[in-house]
Amino acid sequence: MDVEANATLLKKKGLKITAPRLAVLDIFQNSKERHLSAEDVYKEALAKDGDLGLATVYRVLTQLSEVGLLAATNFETGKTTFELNEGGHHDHLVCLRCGLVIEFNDQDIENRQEGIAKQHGFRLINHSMALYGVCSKPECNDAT
Amino acid sequence: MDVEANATLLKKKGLKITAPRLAVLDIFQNSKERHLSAEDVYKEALAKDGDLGLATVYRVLTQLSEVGLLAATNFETGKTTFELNEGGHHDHLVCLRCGLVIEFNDQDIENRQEGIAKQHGFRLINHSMALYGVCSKPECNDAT
DNA sequence: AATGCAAATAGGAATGATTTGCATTATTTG
DNA sequence: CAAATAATGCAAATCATTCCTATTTGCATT
Repeated sequence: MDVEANATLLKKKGLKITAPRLAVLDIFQNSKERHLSAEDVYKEALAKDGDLGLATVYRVLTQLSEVGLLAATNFETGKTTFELNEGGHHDHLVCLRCGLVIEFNDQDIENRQEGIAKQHGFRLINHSMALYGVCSKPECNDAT
Repeated sequence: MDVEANATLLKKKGLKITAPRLAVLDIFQNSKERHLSAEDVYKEALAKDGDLGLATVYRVLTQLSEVGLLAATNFETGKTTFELNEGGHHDHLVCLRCGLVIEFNDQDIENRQEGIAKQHGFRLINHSMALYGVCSKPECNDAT
């Protein structure tokens, strides 16, 4: 995914093509980590894509989420993280020891959620679900 | 639930019996609202139980959550809310228009969650799930 | 290629939520 | 009831995020 493609992507979403937006997209596409906080993106940007302001990072992340290029998630850390929103919706399974994040999507649960909303007369718009536990790695299972 | 009972409760949990802790428990037990933020509790406390510091409120809320007397939840508001942890676990259905919160508990979903954790070799510790939508009240369904 | 104007940016100050340091005070245990 | 220990209050600190405003940029048009 190169600059050209990202520019096209932005245009298609009705957003102007600006350096910060291209930089942010590029960072997500080339980062080792899939889930990045605003601070993470900011640091990456300073390191490789020249400079841009933290406030701009926040604005760009919000905009890209609004048009569906990114998805925002709130884990229990008190900071919002973002990820590329390619495949489609998914939820998260998080290891409380090492921070490993596994993504999953379970249609049964999604269906039940719709059912619950309907039962209560709600029109469901979105949801957040995160499962917290301890993964199978030995070092995450030491008695400390 | 009177002061005596709350004192016993605290003792059973290994916490010292202090005025702030009793005050916080009392506020949750007698509040009209079930979900309270630290700020909410602080204001209530100033109004009825004499004075205590906001920092203390935060400390007490954290402690009471740790011992299971309260449960913490993070909705999309940027502030943590707490509620009495009596019945057992439940999840939330939230109206994005009026803020109405409905609690529910769905055993099918809980079972699927366990299954998903197992599939990935996780030992599940807890989870958070919130469904966001629009409730059935007419004023929440105006086109604005 | 130059122009205009709305939209976007930088960056610092402001905000709101939560935490921390520390001197003081209260609780518990013997 | 006094010592040891933990809890509190207050103010200052921190952290994530948003706001403000002067300046710059994207881009449709000339």
